[in-house]
Amino acid sequence: MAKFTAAELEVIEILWREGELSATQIEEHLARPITNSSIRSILTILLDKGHLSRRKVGKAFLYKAKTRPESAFTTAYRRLVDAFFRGSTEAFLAHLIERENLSEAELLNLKRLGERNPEGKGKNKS
Amino acid sequence: MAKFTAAELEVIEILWREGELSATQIEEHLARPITNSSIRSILTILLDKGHLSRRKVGKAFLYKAKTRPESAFTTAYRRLVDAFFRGSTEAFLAHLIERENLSEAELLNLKRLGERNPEGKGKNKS
DNA sequence: TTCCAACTGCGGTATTTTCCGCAGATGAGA
DNA sequence: TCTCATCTGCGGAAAATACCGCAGTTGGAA
Repeated sequence: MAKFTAAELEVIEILWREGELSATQIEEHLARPITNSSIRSILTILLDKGHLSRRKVGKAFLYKAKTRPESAFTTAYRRLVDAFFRGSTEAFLAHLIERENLSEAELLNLKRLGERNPEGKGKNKS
Repeated sequence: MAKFTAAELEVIEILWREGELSATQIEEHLARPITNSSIRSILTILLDKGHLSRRKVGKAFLYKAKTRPESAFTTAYRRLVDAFFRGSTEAFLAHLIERENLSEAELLNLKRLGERNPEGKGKNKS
């Protein structure tokens, strides 16, 4: 069960997006400013937990996510549905549809979209 | 921005459901066993953060959620969509639809369900 | 009125999270 | 080869989290 703290998520999320980065590169991608030192601490934690792999290139390490976003997503998703919809996916979806004010056409379109592209997740670099 | 830790969420979620409870009553509603003392610590934290109000009835305090579940939901939801779908609600929905393997009929049904009952959340007290 | 279970405030501890600085290693260019 | 900016490992510290026990107060039944 892949569970991340806020800081961990900030970091690994970038790796999901970008693929393979050094601590310094991650620093550049971060929305919020964090010292390089701190980033490396977080990277070490993620490494220890087995969520990352890394390899040395030149004098720097490049880090890469080993844990896939799906796994973390499922955990976070379950938590959300459990907490706010008593575990009912239906209630959750109904709520979202209403919240986003989706028409029938838009809905069916989303469905087709999902079918066409069965990997709509954090990455898409072919 | 209403953000809760795991333990805090466990507690306030019960209050969203049940309305107004004492520490002891919360203890009874908890899935996981936590000492009454610990529950009170969490309640105090939530109180300090302004998420709860309380009033004395008899010798016990009754706690009530001040922060509404919608607010917390929105925060958690945004976090989820941002982290895993780059902020795209569409991508998120498409993914869910596929994940749950919903037919067109089921989808339209969900939409009707949402319209009929425009407060699909944890509570509904007018 | 006395007594007791129930409840509170307070203080405390272990763990996790978040963050940082420093000393030393290292690769690339002068 | 020497220099230096860059990167690392290590250690540590402050804050938040998650828990709990104890001494003392109190409402209400006997």
